[in-house]
Amino acid sequence: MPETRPYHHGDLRAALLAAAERTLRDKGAAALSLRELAREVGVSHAAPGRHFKDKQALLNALALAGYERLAQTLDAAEDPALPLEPRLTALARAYLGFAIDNAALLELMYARKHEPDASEQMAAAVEATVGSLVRVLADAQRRGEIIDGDPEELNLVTGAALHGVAAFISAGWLTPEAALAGVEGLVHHLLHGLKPR
Amino acid sequence: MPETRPYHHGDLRAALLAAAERTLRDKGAAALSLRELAREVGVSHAAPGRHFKDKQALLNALALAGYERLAQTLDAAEDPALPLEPRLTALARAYLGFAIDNAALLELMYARKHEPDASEQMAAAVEATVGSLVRVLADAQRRGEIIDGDPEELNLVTGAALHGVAAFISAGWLTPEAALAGVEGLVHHLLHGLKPR
DNA sequence: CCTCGAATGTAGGCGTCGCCAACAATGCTG
DNA sequence: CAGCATTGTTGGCGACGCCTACATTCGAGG
Repeated sequence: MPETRPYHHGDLRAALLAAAERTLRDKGAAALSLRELAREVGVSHAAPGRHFKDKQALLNALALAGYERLAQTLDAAEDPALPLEPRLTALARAYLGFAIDNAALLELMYARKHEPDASEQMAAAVEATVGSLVRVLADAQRRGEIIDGDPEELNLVTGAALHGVAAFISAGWLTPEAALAGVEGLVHHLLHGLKPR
Repeated sequence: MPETRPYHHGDLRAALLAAAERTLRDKGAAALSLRELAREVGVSHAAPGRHFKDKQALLNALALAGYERLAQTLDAAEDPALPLEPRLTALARAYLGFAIDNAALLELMYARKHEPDASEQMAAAVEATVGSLVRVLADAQRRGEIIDGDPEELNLVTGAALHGVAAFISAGWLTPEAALAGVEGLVHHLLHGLKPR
């Protein structure tokens, strides 16, 4: 059987996104081509244009999906019942895990190509992603487990340290194993500081 | 006068790198094209191939130059006479300044495309760049100004936090002004931790 | 149920890109 | 100054993103 497909694919948009995410994982962002995706899915080279106005639009959709998945992952990893340090450690471990398993995707999510419109959806997704960390720190602050400073500043230090490690992994300066092994130390140093006490 | 150039350019390699860095700053990495660079410099579209085996080779050279410039910048900003906190703050400010002024270049430097050969020169350049931070922390440790932990771990926390902030700027989540204004707080929190003391 | 516009997919073409091979001009070294 | 290696030119190949014109299918209003 010639495996003929009906003239209309059915859900080309989703199929393209799925194929794109697979390619992204297997061969990196540079290997992403609309024409190649179309071939993989079995449609003509111009078909993707019906669902994504241009390549950047597809990348944006990919990034958006990434944020949503990351937000879910982080949310699931965060247990409000835990004391601050293990709670934060779990969150950190989840973020680094995502960064390891989705290096190219994460890089794409951080590529500031979509500032012009800000796209709203994207902003909301980012917000939701950051939410887990914000919640953990806000709770801790409310409970007096951490100092009483500008929450923005605390979020920044913590988030920056986390993402910095993720970037180092992605850059190849740090093996995934080393990063995961160092999570506890990382969180500990963040909470207790580098100065002797 | 037709401004004729001798058949041989003289220093095409350097001219290409300079043009590339300009384009990188003005229009971003995506706008980098060997043919366009050749046009800007006034040579034929295949001439760059004599100096860079392929596009990636040019990007590598660009990244290498970036590391060297960054290392110099950091080294100049680091004054061993200062006490730890201001010394680290100055270093952080210098790094963020570089990240702000060379966002696209920094992104390129962190793109792990050149792992295969590791290129040696590149590794050395990275080493030199990280050197400033390592030195500051090692000195502080020797003087008893910070705790006595695995230096690698301390370098990681500090470097990650720094680079994380740089990434946030690059992603547009943080304005350069806000980042620079927050440097002191950042370093303070790193040194003193988030827990009350 | 039929019709007709909207949505979706196809075919082909344009300009650009990276890379390659063949050739020309130049510089350098013996 | 002869001959070879270096550097630049020309032209071409295949792939890409994007565009336009056209074909097929779907679905809503008569």
